[in-house]
Amino acid sequence: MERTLISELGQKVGEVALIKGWVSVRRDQGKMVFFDFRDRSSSVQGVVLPNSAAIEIAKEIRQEYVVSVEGKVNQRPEKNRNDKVQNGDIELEVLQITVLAKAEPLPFDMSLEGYNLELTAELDHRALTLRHPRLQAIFKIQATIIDSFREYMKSQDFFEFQAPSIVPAVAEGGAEVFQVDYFDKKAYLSQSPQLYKQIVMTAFERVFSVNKIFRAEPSATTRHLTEVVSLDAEMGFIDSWHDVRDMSEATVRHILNELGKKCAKELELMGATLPQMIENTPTLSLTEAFAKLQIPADKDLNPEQERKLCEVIKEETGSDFVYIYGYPTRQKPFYVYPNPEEPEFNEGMDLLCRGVEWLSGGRRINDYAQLMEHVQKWEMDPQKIEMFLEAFRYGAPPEGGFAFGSERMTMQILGLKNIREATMFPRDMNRIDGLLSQDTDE
RNA sequence: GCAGGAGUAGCUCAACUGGUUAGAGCGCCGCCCUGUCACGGCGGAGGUUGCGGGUUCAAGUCCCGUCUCUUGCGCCA
Repeated sequence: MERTLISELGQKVGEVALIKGWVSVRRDQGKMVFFDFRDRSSSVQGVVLPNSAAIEIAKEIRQEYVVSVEGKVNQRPEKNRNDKVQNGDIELEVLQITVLAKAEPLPFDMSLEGYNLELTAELDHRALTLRHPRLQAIFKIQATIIDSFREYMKSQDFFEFQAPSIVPAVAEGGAEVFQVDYFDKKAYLSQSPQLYKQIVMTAFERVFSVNKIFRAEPSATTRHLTEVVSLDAEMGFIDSWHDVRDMSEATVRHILNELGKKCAKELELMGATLPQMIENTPTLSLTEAFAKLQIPADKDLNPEQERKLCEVIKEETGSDFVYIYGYPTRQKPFYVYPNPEEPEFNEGMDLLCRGVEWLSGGRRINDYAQLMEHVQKWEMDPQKIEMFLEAFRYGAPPEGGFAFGSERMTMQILGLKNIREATMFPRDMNRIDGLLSQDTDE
């Protein structure tokens, strides 16, 4: 008999069907036994009646056993229906069960309501916790964010390319990088596809990439990881940084719309509401932001000020988002375009959502002479970025781009307290799958 | 890097100012249950209270050291 997905059982009432999946729970009533079976599509209750041939084996089966079940799909009697569970109107009357794999007793409570693990325990048991509906909802949402980003970029005629992870030298200042042994030489893990996406832009005009980036920041916070998925875009022939802002805004809007359409169940399970994006997202210069907070201007907002600003904006406009632009030029990387009117401020921008930075981007310098001027001022070695410089030496249009972290978006949308919850296999200072401090080797 | 908080059963947590044999829920094992809803009832096993020292008649509790986790700041996205 061919396997039927559990989500299809509703169409087979009265028929005998074969399902394959896991045992989420067994409810042993003595003479009869109830199960909740689940597969990738859904879950359903199975009932083993006293006279069933499967009753003996049913008693042996435990949580997370992998089984193949042959049974008759029945409409549940009115009094036994349950609107609160999936397929609560039907059940599978079990005729035969085959155990495909046994499972040891679980090291913690996997029940829907009972599941309550410390983050560190949740990560220690990632291989198992991934089976919980809550965790599956988180990663379904993350997958949808990444899909929607790709979708929107393609719809706007952006070309997808693969940025390299192994890079020759530290391109930008700022973030710390991981060094790797590269045969008898040294190489580094890429902290950003920035220079590569600008190079590819000069050939393909509009480009994007979805790739891993690596940061060696010694930051032990709730929003830092050493390995993250960066969603990057770069576009040529802009008139001003506003074009970049508008493109990034439309991208975020598309992602939010898709989440609303495709992940309604998951959002509900997580008790999450999508952030509100109004018609025109409020956009403030850094100077205006400090004025709004009624505090003296500084080189950047600290996390508390970012939260405060978002609260104020939310109250005034209803928007959960706010763009900040016009950072001190020397605070940002060499390629960021300085405002021609006031060169001490640049046309870099950040998008904040509910107090956390979602995205950064802005206009870049495309004029070769100006770029070289900045290379000197920033005391960079032109040799180390020769490939990048070559692209701009031979004609590059006015351009800009943006990037955001998929984990931070996931975390923010779901209101998760720690970015590790929004990462399937998080890497941080202390953990690569297991806690590094617990390694006894070396 | 700096500053707080915490470490007790497989998991989540109790244990008032130091005071019998360190408890509970879930899980596990055994028995019971013909309509349960990630059930229910009865019984049972399970602990070197992170580790090392100290104070005391007495330490999970107080002190010192150490390790680890965690939160905030800095750095950063």
